[in-house]
Amino acid sequence: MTIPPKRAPTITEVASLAGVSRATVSRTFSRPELLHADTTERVRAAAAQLGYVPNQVARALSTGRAGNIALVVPDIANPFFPPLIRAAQARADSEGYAVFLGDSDERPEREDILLTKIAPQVDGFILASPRLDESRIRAHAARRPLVLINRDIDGLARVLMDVSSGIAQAVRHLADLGHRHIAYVSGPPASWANQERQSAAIAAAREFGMTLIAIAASRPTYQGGQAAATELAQTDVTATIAFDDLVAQGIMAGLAAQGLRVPDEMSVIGFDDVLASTTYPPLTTVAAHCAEAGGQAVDLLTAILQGGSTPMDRILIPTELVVRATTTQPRASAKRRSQQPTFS
Amino acid sequence: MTIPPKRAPTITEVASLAGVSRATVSRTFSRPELLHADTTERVRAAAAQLGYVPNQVARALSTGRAGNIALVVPDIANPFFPPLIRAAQARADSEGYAVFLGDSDERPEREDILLTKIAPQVDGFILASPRLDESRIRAHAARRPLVLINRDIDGLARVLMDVSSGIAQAVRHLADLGHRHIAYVSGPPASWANQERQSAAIAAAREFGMTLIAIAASRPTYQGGQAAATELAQTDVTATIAFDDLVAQGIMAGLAAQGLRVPDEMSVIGFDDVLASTTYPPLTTVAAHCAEAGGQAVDLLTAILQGGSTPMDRILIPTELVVRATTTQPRASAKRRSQQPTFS
DNA sequence: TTGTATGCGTTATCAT
DNA sequence: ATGATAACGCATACAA
Repeated sequence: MTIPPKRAPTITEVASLAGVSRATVSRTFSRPELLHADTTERVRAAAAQLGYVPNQVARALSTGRAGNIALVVPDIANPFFPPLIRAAQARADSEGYAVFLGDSDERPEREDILLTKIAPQVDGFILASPRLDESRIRAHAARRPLVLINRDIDGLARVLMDVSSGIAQAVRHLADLGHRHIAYVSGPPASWANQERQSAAIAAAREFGMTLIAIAASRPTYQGGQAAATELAQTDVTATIAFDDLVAQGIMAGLAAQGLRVPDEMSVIGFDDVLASTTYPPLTTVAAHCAEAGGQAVDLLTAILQGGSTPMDRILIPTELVVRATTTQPRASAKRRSQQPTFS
Repeated sequence: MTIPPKRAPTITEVASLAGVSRATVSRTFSRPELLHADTTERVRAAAAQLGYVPNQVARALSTGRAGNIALVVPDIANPFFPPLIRAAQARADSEGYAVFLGDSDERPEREDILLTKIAPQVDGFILASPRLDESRIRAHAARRPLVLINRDIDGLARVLMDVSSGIAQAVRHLADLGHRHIAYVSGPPASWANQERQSAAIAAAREFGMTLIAIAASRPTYQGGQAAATELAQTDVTATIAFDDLVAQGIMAGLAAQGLRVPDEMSVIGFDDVLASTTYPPLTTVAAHCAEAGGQAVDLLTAILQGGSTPMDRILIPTELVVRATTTQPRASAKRRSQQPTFS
């Protein structure tokens, strides 16, 4: 039952079958414009007959270009990343690159090892939300072209979510609805994304003369959101902006478990827009266009790889509010009291 | 601002620095047991000083072993796959393999192209829920060791979910609660998984003397489930088994939109257990252990790669019911009528 | 235990 | 427009 893996035909066999030199076969697949049309056709026929496909490994060794790129994410299971990966993958494919995927499991040292291990096999890296410290990232960037997603390191190519625009829209939306006291349920303190979102929320709340309290989700997960909901229920806020959609979903569940209805008794806004409308009620959220971030990162990387230099080393992707069904006017009577530290 | 990518040090430079031959350096990293301890230590020191890392590409060309495996999935964004990918990735990593990820976008021909393109760069393939036709899969299997997940092709190594056990438990659970009329909301007709689940549900329903109707979700998505819910509401079934969790979630939303409460007016059971308890109420579902499938597939593949033959070419992963909060006894009065074709 | 020499499949340089 | 040949970086028979 064991199938003997057949050896792939080589350039030499194609050459002899087509009656040409190996160089000609090589050129047929890499620079056909240098060859007579008849010749390439004959070679292609021979190749097809043998089932020949250029060996990417040998090609890589010879040219120094691997034709691969590496994409490293902290956690594939986080719904933020699959659309990003998907878009990156599709984009890379159409540019002729295959992609190595690495999951660092949120561990900086795994990230480091992964990168050094696959470095020779790829032409460049894309690091999405890297947990690695700046000096190590710079070290890797010195060896291979590298593009960051959601991490802002000066001098390195990066694709960033412009959170402030979306957060400002979200806060304005709440202000327009009549909310005066709102909460931000935060994510990982060390996360660039969280810092950006929180300070943007604080700034926007101040601008609209609202009161904003910060509540920490123990972890940026559904469970974390659930836990935060009990804390939330003891305040007098009428609306909540969550670190991301997952946390928002957890908050909604936690609120429901306490008999608080969304949006009537609490408006909830998420971030990322990765759950689409798979929540009930459909979640009002800030769309982060993570798929586009993945695509842009690949574009940027391939531009660097081909051009040799960075055409633009800081791409900002706008975010914007998507209003669905988890936000509405606050109830006339706020029946809960506040004890939390207050910003603004 | 453009950083000149530094060239990686080669085996030759390490050799001269350590005062040994290139072969000795090579052995230091591949077969150190052949060398004197002092020697390897000296070589390692030199390597560390230069920042030398064996070039995997050159190694692959020389040995024929790439140290990579390919994992191809139809859609990364489908929540069934991320845990599987994650586990496969982790397992592969600990076995010393890096992983190429391919997303076929549900298109058979993309799958085919992906496979032929990266074939020379990998030692073996894992195809998760492939959409490709059997003859093409066999063709690829003839070139490289290949492991299937959720596809049952005779003679090929495969990891399968044993759906019948889980479905039987689900149906029995419903029977125990007192349900007599249930529905199966199906997934893609061409999917092996769907066929398995549907026929298992029909068989189990017959065994317990229940009436089962089949309703087709237009697509195996949240939206598909929502649409199916309206159809569902017009029947007299008191419980539904969905093709997967996503469809179940959609059904719940669709039911809610029509004022039908889950589980009081309709029990719902999902499949896969990938949404954990991120639904509200938490979803009763059949756990498919997709992470384990990913890990087992890698184990199987590496076993084949190292042993040369297949130790076991058909691994069955049991599934089992996880009871959460979307199932309960049917309401005493069934107020809706049925018009659907009936099995059993 | 270590060194020497050759090959892996392809591309690139230099001829023709 | 095409052919001959030397790299690319490493592993491995074979020799010592």
